[in-house]
Amino acid sequence: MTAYCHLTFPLPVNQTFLYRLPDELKNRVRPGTVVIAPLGSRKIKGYVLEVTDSVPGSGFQLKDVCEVLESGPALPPEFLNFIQKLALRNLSSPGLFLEQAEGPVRLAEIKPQVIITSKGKEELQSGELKGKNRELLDLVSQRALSPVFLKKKLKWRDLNAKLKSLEQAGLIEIKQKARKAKSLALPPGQAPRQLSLPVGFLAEDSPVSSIFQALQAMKFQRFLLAGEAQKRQEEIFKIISQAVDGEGYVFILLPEIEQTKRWLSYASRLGSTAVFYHSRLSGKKRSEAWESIISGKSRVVIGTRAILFLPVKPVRLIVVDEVQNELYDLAENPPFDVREGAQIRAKEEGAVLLLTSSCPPVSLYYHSAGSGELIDLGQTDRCYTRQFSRQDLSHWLQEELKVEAGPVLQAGRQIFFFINRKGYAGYLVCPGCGYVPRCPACQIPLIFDKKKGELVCRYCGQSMSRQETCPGCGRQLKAGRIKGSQFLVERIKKALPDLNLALLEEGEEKSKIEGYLKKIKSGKIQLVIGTEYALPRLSPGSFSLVVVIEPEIGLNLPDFKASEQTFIRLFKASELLANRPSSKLMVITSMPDQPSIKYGAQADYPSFYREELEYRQLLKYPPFSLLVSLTLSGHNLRRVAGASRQLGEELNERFPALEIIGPKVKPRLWKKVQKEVKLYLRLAESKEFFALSQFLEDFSHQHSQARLSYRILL
DNA sequence: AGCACGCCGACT
DNA sequence: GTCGGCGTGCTC
Repeated sequence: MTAYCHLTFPLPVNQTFLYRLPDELKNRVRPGTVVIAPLGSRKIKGYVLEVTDSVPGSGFQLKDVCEVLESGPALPPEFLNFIQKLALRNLSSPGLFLEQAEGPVRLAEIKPQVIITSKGKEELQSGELKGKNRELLDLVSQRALSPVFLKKKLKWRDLNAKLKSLEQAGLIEIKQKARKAKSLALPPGQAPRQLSLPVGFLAEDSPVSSIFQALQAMKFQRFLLAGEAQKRQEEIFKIISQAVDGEGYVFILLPEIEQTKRWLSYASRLGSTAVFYHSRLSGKKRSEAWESIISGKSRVVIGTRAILFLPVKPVRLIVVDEVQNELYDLAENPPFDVREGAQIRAKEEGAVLLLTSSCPPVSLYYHSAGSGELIDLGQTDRCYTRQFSRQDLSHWLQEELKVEAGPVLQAGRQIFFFINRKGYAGYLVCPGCGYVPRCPACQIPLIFDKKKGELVCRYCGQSMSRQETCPGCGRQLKAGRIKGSQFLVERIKKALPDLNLALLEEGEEKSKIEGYLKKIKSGKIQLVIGTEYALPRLSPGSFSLVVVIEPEIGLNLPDFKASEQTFIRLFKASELLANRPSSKLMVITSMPDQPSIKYGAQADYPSFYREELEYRQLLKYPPFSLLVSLTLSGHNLRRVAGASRQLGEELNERFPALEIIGPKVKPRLWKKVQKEVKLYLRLAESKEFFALSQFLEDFSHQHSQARLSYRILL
């Protein structure tokens, strides 16, 4: 009987393709097997999703699978289901996700090579060839080269056409040269399952006892564990001891590799049962970790999103740590939200999903409290001193800096300056009412370019001529300088010349940062200036003075979560303070009464939550409505815009109750070539959502020219 | 994504 | 007339 298989490719094409399986390959192919198959005019890597012996009647001329690249054990069905659900949810191809599940096994590749023929050599020597053809033949005359290399070297857009015509003329040959790579043999069959964990005494009234019960029930259940990092880790450790009894896996997901450092001591308590896994592990270490996990020797895996794609089973517990961190929201290749991915996987595996945070997203906290999924460990009392200053920053640096910093430095303690903006930038402001010109599209304050005399939006890149007067009160607008990190460095150096200071922000060299961090730890650097980038890199509780500079600038973003983000930043900055009365949190702000700033400085989550919830209810933001953001992207702006117009129209027609905000074009987001159109939808009822997601799926199938993705905003 | 095919302007 | 640039749509 002839066998067939459905393949998915690691391409942005969300459909499967049916192939015939030659008899000699039949026995080597299972769901998850990596194969080479002809697609159009090329031969590329694909993944088997399903093997069948019957074909639905179709008009296709079926092609044969060429080659089997790797056929280890079949992927667990739970894992394949997870991949397919994740792909479906993100309107993208399962192949793109399966590519991430490959692990460190280096697969054979088919590499095309361009080879000169004897006829080609003759013509080259006779000097008959000119221009581009000659240039190309010259390059290939020495040794065979790949088209990819030629494309980089020559930068011709029409390289493929050229190659084709030269091949037809018989001057070159394009050979598909298969290069077999060493395959990493996986230990087959049963692996050692011994495990000795220091299982602690589990009190009945433990705050996490409901999680123990859920683990025992072996079915999907979600929890939110709120509380300070250290307390949380202790509870998680107890839960892990419980979860890893027989043969289950535990995944601990962190938002970024940087955060793995904070888990080192916990991991060492688990011995070889625990292992770190993330993309920065290089060759050998990665293979070792992979092998240890697949064989079952290590079953507590700590690291980043890469963990979600480990094809192991059964997974008993998935912890998403610091769930509020927006780094979990991945924008590219393929875009998906790690938190959502973790939930999909946990559901497929019948695992417990444990979201943890010291300052959870307000909507998440609300929903969790309502459904009994919340475990709040409470807050530790903060006894450091807080102080707000409404003074102008320059003025403060001139007058107050020495007064505040002097005693701290003298005591041999350290200072941290937290600033939200890099470098220098100018802006315009009305001295009367505080009006600031904003971008009409993005609603954020415009940056004033003094040299050009223009106002520029740093978000969308649009520029416009400067306004002279305030539209509100008619006063002359004044040019100010946004005091970014550079400004701060200069002023502080001027005021305190004998100080060792470090600037920690994105874009600095890795080695330089590492050097700084060492010196900060040893106390050689007394003052640190940092942006958000610095927060996860500094040790909590290590500073005696933290100065937060103008946290309110984040509130200008056109985002209903701006206030929550501002609160989180302040909260995180305050965690760097040693918690004692002699420590001080100084906030330089014009809005000390803004809830996110007031409560952020006190690290008071309950109060912030209460006020923020009230505000959200008033404006019908989540959790009191369902907000969905839609993004259409592609290289061709006309196509993207066309698709968005059609999307808007169809949404209007199909969902009359839906509130559509936008569309908004982002002309040139940083250096991206991709053009993007965004719109937001507000649903009053969450039950409408199912129909909406169904509709979006259909729409994306019909419009392959513009890629569609959507996020549910919590 | 990457490739072919097909339609237009500018060159020997 | 053809070459080669770009827009469009398909790949089992």
